[in-house]
Amino acid sequence: MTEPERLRADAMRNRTAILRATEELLTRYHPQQISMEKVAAAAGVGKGTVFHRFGSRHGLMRALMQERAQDLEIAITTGPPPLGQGAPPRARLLAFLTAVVEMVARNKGLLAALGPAAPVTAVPEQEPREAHPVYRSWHGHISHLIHQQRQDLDADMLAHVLLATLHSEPILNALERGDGDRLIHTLHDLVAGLMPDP
Amino acid sequence: MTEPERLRADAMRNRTAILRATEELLTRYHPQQISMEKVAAAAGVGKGTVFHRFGSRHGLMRALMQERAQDLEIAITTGPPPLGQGAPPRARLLAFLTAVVEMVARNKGLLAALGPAAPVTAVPEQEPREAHPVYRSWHGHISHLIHQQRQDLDADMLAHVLLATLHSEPILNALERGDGDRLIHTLHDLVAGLMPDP
DNA sequence: CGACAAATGGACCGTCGGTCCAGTAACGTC
DNA sequence: GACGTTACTGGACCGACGGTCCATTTGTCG
Repeated sequence: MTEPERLRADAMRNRTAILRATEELLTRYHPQQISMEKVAAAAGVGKGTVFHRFGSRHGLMRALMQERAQDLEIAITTGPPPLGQGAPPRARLLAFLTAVVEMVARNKGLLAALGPAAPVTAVPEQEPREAHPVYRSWHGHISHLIHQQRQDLDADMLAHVLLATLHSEPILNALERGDGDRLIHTLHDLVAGLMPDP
Repeated sequence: MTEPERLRADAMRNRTAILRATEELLTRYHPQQISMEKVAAAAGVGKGTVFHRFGSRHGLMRALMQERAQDLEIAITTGPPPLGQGAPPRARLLAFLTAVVEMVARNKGLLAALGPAAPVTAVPEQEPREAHPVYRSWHGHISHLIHQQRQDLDADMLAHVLLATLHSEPILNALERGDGDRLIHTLHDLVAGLMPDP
């Protein structure tokens, strides 16, 4: 979807091997303990291959993230309600938040592995710092839904606040402990307070 | 307050020199570009001194954080309403959130510098991972205030969600751009939806 | 099959967090 | 004020890591 460009057979094989090895390591260790050398070793390739394919540690994590987010992306754009089009904004928002939390809970360390939204360059300025595509997509979706029902709110900021949940260590720990439904319930309470049931 | 134990004169002098140098660097560069060697050089001491005093990079950041949080801590425990005791929970919560956001906005990179709540140890297990004292204090305060007015809500999780705001890169960027009042306004809207004005 | 581009892998580099320890300087005691 | 104890100091040093380089191999296509 983002880079399935024609790849040589061996390159394609190694690409998926690296991706699989990475997610396997991610389920076992904390992201910071996973070095690129370990990834390469686990995938049975050389370190140079990993960097040749993904450019950097951040690039690898981003690729993995995009792969995971693809299903959800499809569900909200072309799938059935309430995730897809057709349901009222409030229901779509609740369904989306639920889906995102479940997705993150299944892929515990991944968000943490992305860490700072963008790699820190050597250039001291560089203020903008674009977030990665998945974040942009999620943020756009949420703020759009909020805006549909409540034009008087700061939908943009509100969407950031709701997504911030997923960058918080204590909350990720809670998810790891299986408290996903508590989080979902809490998010529902928040949304209910803002978007009254029509 | 946490470790002003009797320190030798030179040790005390160097301690504050390191702290000041760190905050000065923090205003200039992104946290990840600030190495411990740079901190030591900027403070005019050797690297060993920094580690002898603070133990690790994380310890240094935590000490700085605690120093910054001290005033706020005093204000909520012994200061006048609405931050201190005396005002209704809703007003205290709004005042507290406003104060925290302003504090974080003033100390842009500090929260980011703390990064993961706890240093990642070599031990693969080690699930709990205690958050640092400042986070615990803030979380306790917020969840207490929520619980006072709404026993039916999951105050614990809700407090985590509200605080998660401050760990989000996009939101920290917004703060850096001076959008602090937008964030405060949004948080107020959220709280207003949950804790109706009596 | 032959040639060309693409992929490969591991040696190599610079940097960083953290450790170590020999030298040094502050403090309590007399 | 001299002295011994103790804590502080600082820079050499270490292991690990992200990332680069490039000589070699391997798939692809006419």
